[in-house]
Amino acid sequence: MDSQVRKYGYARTESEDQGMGVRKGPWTIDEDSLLAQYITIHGEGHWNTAARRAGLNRTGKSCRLRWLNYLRPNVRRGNLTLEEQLLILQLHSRLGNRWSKIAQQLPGRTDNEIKNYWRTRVQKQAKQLKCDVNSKQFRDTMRCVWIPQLSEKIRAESESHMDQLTTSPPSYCSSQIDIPVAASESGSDLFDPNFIPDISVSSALSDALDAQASPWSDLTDYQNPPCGQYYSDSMQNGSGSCPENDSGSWGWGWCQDGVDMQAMEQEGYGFIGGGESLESLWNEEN
DNA sequence: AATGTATTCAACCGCCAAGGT
DNA sequence: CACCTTGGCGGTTGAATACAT
Repeated sequence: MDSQVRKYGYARTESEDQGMGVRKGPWTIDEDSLLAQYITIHGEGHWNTAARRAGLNRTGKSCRLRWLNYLRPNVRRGNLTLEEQLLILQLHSRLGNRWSKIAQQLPGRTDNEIKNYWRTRVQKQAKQLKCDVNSKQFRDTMRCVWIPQLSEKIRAESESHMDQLTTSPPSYCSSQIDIPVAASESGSDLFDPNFIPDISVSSALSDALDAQASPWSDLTDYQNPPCGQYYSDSMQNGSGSCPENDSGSWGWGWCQDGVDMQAMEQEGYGFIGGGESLESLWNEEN
């Protein structure tokens, strides 16, 4: 009995025991092996056929899901990096719950994983803040505060590493992080130069936010090295300003005219600065 | 140590679109 | 044109695990 079966406490469904229907529930190591062997030889696709010919008493859908989310080579497991989290926030602000599209920009990550992240982490934040995750209030905060602050955190971390490594550039800038080249090479509109965010911020807002204490300032337990290249490239190409620009916080480029941040605060946007709740968004696993 | 509660994430479900007959 | 099969996607569930009391 493998660990997965143990985890869920059962090895087969009632219907299977009765000799009818297909297996459901957790996959066994043997099933994984059968499916992986079959796909290695015959390739992906034709999932119903694969299920039958591999000797799996599973639906094609189940086989496909198991392959894509778990067995497929290059599936990245483990915690999402800060960069990945930032990218998810950015992409979600543009694409909404189109998890597969978002996942395409995060090599090795599955739509299921990203969806789970959003539901367990981001929606939790919204819930704690007592606002709907789809509300304008929450989206404004995401775009005008959280995303810029997270990117600033990444930038600051990058600079910190650069200071420490004076003899050569940090290796993570070119190799340790998977650069989602698909966004730029596939003609994706990920960073559409014509994209105009539906919210914006005034210069007064920028001043007000610049005056805020950074919620990251006392955070030192970063474990995920940053990589400014992708963000720099994509931002220069698109909607935001560059992380290296004069303002030092490219994310503000997403927020131009129109949002009265003081009014936001007065109207219950008291969480715009982030605070402990926001920190927990990306610090629980970092 | 025991119990209750919250969180995580693998897997399933239902719907839809595309393609074939 | 209608029907069927298949693949893909987003939403939801539920067991295991982590954490709090």
